[in-house]
Amino acid sequence: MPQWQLQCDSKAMENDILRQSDPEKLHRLRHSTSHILAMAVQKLFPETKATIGPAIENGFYYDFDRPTPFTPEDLKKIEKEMRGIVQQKLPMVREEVPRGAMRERLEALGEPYKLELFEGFDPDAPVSLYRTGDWWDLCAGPHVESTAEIHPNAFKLRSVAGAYWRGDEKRAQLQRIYGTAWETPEQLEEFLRREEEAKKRDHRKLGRELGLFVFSDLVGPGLPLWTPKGALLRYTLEEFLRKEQIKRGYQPVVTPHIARVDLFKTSGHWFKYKDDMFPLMATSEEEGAEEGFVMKPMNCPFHIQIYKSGLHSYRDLPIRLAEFGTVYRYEQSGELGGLTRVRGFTVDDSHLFVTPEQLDDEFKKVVDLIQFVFRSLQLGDDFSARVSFRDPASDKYIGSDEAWEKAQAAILKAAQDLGLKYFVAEGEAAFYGPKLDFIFRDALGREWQLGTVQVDYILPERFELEYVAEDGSRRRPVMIHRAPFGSLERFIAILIEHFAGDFPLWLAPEQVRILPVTDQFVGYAESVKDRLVCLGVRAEVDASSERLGKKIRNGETAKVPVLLVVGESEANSGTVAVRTRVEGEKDKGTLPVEEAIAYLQERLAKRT
RNA sequence: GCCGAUGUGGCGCAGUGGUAGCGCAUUCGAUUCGUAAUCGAACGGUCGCGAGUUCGAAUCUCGCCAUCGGCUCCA
Repeated sequence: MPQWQLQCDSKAMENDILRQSDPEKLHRLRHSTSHILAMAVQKLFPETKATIGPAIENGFYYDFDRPTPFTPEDLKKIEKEMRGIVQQKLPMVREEVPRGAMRERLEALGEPYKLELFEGFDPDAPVSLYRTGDWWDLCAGPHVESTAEIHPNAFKLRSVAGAYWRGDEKRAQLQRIYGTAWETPEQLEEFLRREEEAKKRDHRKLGRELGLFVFSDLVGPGLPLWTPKGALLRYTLEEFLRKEQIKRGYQPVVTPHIARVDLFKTSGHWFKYKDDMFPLMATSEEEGAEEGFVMKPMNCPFHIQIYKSGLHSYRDLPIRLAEFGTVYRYEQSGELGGLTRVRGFTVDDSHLFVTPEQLDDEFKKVVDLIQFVFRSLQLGDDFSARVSFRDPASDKYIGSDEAWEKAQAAILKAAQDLGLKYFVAEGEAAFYGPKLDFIFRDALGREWQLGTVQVDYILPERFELEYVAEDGSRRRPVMIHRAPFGSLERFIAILIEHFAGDFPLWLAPEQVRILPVTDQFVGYAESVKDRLVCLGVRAEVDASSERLGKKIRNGETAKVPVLLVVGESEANSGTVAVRTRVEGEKDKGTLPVEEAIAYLQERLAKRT
């Protein structure tokens, strides 16, 4: 289990050394450590301007402005300086300062960023600074009372990175130093150890080790190539969802990878999304002409065209068009990474066309499907549900205020009716509508959006969609966009890390490996394999001339869920010796082939 | 896109100015072995790419590409 999941386990929590500290106290400690960092930096590099330095999960950072970046060697020096400061056991003292006096002090200090922050404060609120020795920082606190509370061997500077002032890429780029801080050296050590553990389940590492996918410089960044094993995993997931969707009234469709740019002009994508799309394949030589084809960044306009190809009665609705549609988005180079952020990915997309009256019910059905999918994959409670609304202050959205209000209300109501544990995030909506998103964390603790459901009143408007109502009038349907996996790529990345490569039997590319003790028993092994393959089990025989110990080791490192050892006694009695990766039943002993098959089938049925 | 780091056979690594090395994997040979590594041999790299400095560059400089950690942005 990833570290953050371990921490969620109540039993593990009680004994968890990292959980023994009071969170509020740790937060204060980290914030104070960031002050010590800034103090050390300004002692060593006096020309450096300070900006902000908050506590964050597991540590802290501080952003600085200086002409040259920090080097890894600088970090070592700074860390040493920090230890020195901490060991002086300096009190960290709060001082409230009148606004006028504070402005003067900041001006005298020559800290333009601090001054800018100060000018943005509420004019009626008191302003405070924190003093540590001869150094001080504009800060609301709180802090530890003395640097003596910071253990000199319980913090560590970790990396330096560029960060924009106030998170705005148009403003100055600052140098951010990240650090981690704990109450005791033991906690620091444990944290670093767990981080090493977490790295072992990184899907990029496991993907290579298990041979699931590769990248090629010639193909291009962010364009994964699925190997036979990886593709098998993908197909299994697709097959699972396809079958479930058929049961739930979805209709498969297939649409092309490119379309006239006009399609995306009508949808609005071209105007709002152009920078994220691969460039136009122009069909006109004319300067500035916008004619030709583009790679699709989304599937919805295609499905809409299918809907529009006929006249629909209210009796036909909801219409649910589903496709594993591969889309291409020109993500900025620095944003790419593994399978979680790529430039070509496949959405388990569906667009539902419903009457306004059907919206609530249909929305709930979609969420039910998503929950079914997550449960089937043992993702249980690993996610959080995010209700994503638009940022009222931004103009990046299309559609009327009224349509937005309606859609947002519909989503909120559904989330409440379903009793989902959700949180509302303003500014996280798609540009065409609000969403209910399912957020997962990867092995390194980073958050990713997977499944999503979106209510859309805007595209039906832009494409002038209609259905014939009971009274014969033409009405406008509402659309629901939804994807339980989100994208196959990102979903599989999370799955790999969730299982640490130890997939449940039904998902494993190679489900069973049969290990003949010597090559005399290869024939018997093949006969067992044939029986399994006939039943649809993905089985292989290890016919190499290695010893059994090595074959087992190879099977284990390849994380094959079930190993069947066959030697003289098995061949004579029609049995197999079963070895699994399930904790507590590594060795299931020798079973008749029929019983081994029954065991496999049971696990397949239960998806374990 | 921006800041920083990194780039050596399929994979993991060593090599910091003097003609490129190890382990695993692969191939071949021997071995026929009972629950996490049998022995031996061979094959395999224009050291990411391109310029430059130098008598000489994996090693120094510059440019580009890719990857990683962040920022910004998003399934």
